[in-house]
Amino acid sequence: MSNDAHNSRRRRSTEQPTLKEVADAAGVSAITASRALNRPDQVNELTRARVLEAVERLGYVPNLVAGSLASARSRFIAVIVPSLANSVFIEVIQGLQETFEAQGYQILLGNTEYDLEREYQLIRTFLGWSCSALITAGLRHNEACRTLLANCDKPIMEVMELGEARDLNVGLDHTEAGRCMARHLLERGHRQTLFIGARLAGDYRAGMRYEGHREIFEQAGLTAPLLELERGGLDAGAAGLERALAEHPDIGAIHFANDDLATGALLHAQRLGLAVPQRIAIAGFNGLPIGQHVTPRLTTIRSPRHAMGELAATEVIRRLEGQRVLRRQHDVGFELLVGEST
Amino acid sequence: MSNDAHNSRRRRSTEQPTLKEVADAAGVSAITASRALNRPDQVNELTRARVLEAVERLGYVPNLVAGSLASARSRFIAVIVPSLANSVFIEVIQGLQETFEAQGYQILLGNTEYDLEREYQLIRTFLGWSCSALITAGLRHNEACRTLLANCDKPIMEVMELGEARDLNVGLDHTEAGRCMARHLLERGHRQTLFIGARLAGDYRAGMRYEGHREIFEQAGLTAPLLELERGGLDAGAAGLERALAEHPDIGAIHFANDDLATGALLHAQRLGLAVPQRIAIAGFNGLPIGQHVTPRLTTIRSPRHAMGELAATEVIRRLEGQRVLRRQHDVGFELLVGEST
DNA sequence: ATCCGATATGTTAGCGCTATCATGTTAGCG
DNA sequence: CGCTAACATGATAGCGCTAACATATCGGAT
Repeated sequence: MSNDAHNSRRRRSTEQPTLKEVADAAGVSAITASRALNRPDQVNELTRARVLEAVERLGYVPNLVAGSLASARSRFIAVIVPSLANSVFIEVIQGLQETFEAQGYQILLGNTEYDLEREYQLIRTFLGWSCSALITAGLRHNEACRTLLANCDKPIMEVMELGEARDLNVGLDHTEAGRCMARHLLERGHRQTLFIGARLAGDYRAGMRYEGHREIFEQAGLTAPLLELERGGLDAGAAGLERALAEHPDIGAIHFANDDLATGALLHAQRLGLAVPQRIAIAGFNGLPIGQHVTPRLTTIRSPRHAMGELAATEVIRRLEGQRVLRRQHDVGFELLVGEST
Repeated sequence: MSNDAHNSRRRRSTEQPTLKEVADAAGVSAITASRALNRPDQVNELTRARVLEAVERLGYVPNLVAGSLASARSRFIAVIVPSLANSVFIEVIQGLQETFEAQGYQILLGNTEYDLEREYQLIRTFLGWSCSALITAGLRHNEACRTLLANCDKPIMEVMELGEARDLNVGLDHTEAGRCMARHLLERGHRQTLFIGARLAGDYRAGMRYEGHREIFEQAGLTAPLLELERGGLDAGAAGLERALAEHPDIGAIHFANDDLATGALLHAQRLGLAVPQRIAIAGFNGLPIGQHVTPRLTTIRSPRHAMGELAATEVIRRLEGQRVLRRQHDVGFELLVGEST
């Protein structure tokens, strides 16, 4: 009852073969098998072949959890976005994913739903997975989160907007984008304009664009009223147009916070028989394909979202591989697309 | 030189406090601290409070890698999709994510880019992370992948389409959806129709819809030609319309494989001054919002993508928590949305 | 007084892998 | 022919946590 007690403690988790078993099958030690798989150039070619053969034969799947614990490194990259419903973030994620996956990193995706407390919890969890780097959409975090990030020695990349980043930063200047569109509207002779956004507390970057917009109009001695909607999307854009016409009957142009709203409004204007841009001009932001397929084409601002993800990933990888990053901060810029809707 | 040799082996990975340190600070053993965090009801309330206080004070972040290794369980759910560019998968992922995140599971997202070999590699990697369950979009896998899945005792959920699943299955019948739209077109009096899809080798579900479409038309003694495009998207839809008119001048209706193509074609028809549906009828698939905002509204088939994700996640969670799944297979169905485009 | 089960906590031994140091073994050189 | 550097492999000791078993305490039933 006592001399095989140590045996009763056994708790092999699965029936999966372990590295030790592969090593035995190949007639080498565990560490050699490990090297054959992870540092092929440190092992004799024939030995490696024997190990790989054993791996194949036994159907060995490396236990990455154990490997990460032993090496205190995982190839996880934490990516935290405020929403998946917005195609803008999806495109950035795509750019990140392609680049990271090609280098053998795995993305851990977190969705805060615009909740900063949730962001804190996600970051804690991801740090618990000893991720190699952290990428967050945006520069705004709560107190707890900032503390966590400050005490963290991993690369931290903040994307989407430009500003005082903790570490690395790839984005664009949203205030300037707002100014850019406002100047365009002024040039086109629009004096009575309205900015329409949705849930600006969460989508504070849209709020920044509004600030830019307002700045330009106020400099021109004009007012820049704001209409905030409860929801986003095409329906909301249509509803926003109706509210705008009802509440601001003299308005000549609407600067929407994004192309979804703008496209919804534009298509609704067609249904209502309102001439765009003669009766009402419409502008958006993002440069989504749909905006360039409607008639009249939507005037909007295109941001290089996919490229933003790629660039962010590339810089993080440079840092992780010990190379110098090219720049701590990258302004990816934006492009005014002038359609016929203004 | 020899009696502190054991000390030189030290290799604390980070400066992060460990559970042991938290336990010491709280005056309990490591296991009690572990229980205080993971099984609160097994620990005296006062003890737990002391542990939590120590956690807070030291800024302890649990090492989930170590926890997973020790318990041979991670709260990872592997989710494998063929593309992120397609909003359809995004919506399913959203449904999955909301449901899993609420239960404390973390999604590991893999993107195969329609490459089955890549799918195999991803599944291997995810198994290496001892994920709790595997969710794949689709029922088609390569040989190696099927072997891996067959030898895997974790819940496996195959989503999107209905068929002979290995384990769990939530989806809809794409062939039937193709038939449904074909019947609708016939009812509307369209005899000369064309099916247009993009990259059908990858998007084989669109191929299944075409099969359903063809079946109905051939039963009616009509032909059902197919036009395959190199790319998807709005542009491709517009180009597809032009090709259809050039190559099949007598065609009266086009059944597009999805709403992106269909909407691109519909908006292009407007630009060309072609009356929809009088000159050419247009139908799609997916039921995207944009299709319901154009004039005429697009006739399409709506699939409950978000609900599909939720349901799949719910069933997997039931399985993981030892409850009986409600059904091994769920047909989430679809809904014909009749717009004015047909 | 004794035994029992419920509750609370502790001791020990891993989970499967890799960092670190140690040990051969061979080639290259004066 | 010995010495060194480069290469190849191995033994050992963890990484930080939790499963499994062990122990202690206590109120209540016997």
